[in-house]
Amino acid sequence: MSVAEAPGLPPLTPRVREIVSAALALLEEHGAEALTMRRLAEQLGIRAPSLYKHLAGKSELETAVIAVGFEDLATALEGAAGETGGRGPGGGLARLGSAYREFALARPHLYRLMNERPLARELLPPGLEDRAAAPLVATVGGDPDLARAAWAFAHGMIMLELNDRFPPGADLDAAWQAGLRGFARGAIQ
Amino acid sequence: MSVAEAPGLPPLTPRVREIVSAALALLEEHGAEALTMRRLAEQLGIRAPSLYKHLAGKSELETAVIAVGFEDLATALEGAAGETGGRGPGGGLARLGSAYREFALARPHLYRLMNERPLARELLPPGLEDRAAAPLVATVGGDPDLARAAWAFAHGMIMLELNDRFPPGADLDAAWQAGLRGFARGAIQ
DNA sequence: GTCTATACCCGGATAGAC
DNA sequence: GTCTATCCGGGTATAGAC
Repeated sequence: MSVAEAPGLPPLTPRVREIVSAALALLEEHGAEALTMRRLAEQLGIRAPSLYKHLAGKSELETAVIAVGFEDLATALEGAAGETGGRGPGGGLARLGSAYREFALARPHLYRLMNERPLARELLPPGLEDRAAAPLVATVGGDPDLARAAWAFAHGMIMLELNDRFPPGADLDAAWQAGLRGFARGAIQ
Repeated sequence: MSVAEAPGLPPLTPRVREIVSAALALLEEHGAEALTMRRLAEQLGIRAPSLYKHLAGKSELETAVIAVGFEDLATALEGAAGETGGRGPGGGLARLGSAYREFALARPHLYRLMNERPLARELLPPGLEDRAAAPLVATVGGDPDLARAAWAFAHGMIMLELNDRFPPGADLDAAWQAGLRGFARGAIQ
């Protein structure tokens, strides 16, 4: 975990890093409902009011957690985009899609927190959102509309999977392939 | 509004219909957080405990609201699929996508409730989910994987729009077009 | 079928002592 | 920087009188 200092984030003292780290663990293990000031304090062996000596409140805490999420996501996608090889057209996009899906399924509560509310861009480290988006934009050849459509497809697949909204026998790998085929036609290989 | 009688739904007495109707209004006007037993009772001019004479609890109420949502959605999509005309390839899919998007944007809180949790299929009127899905499956030529991919694209676009997750200047109509182009290639026109 | 009263959870946040 | 005590709000649900 690493978080850059930023205007809307709490001052990153060592103790604050511990707190944010504990919050991330709590979120990932037990979901957003479990991320309360009381439970977080309990996890740290202190009382809830003590947290307010380090953080302005819960939303500041959430912003810090979200920033960590975007840094980890950006790193994962950059890694996938950097891989070489792959078999034929769509290879780059398929790898990127797999990396995105794996991130979301491995850390579903974090993924939800990152995407279920408006992004507080002014509070995040500058350039972080662009860093996370860059690999996809490059892979589809720089067309921002196509990149947004591909992102929406991936996000929709993930949310419907996480929410258990597909019918019981659905073949999700096949659906991913069917979707990516369409986007790959507009992409640089 | 009309709800079919079904195993997991409350008995549809006239009074229950009033309650479900009021719950739907509360949800659509003020969001999911506003749909509480207290506020619902207040809307109806009674006290919260009185609701439990009609309904087993809140989740039964939500199931009834969701059933109404799927009936309205199915009706809207059947209407869009039934329209004739349209200009060239992708016309059918584009009309269907527009109808789906319009439903979601017009009734965002209902749309969220319908999609943000596992579908309690066994509690809904039999065949209702299939009825809502049929127009899309038919439009993409009967391929269920392609239909799921197209659904995921639409759902992703809608959720990212509702959650205000696209960057400020994003051209969402252009993104819809870019996405639908890919799916239309596999569709019957 | 409605009421009052109530029990029981949960949450975020503050004041002021140490 | 931590504590205790407390305030405020919210929620689902039940018991028992009318």
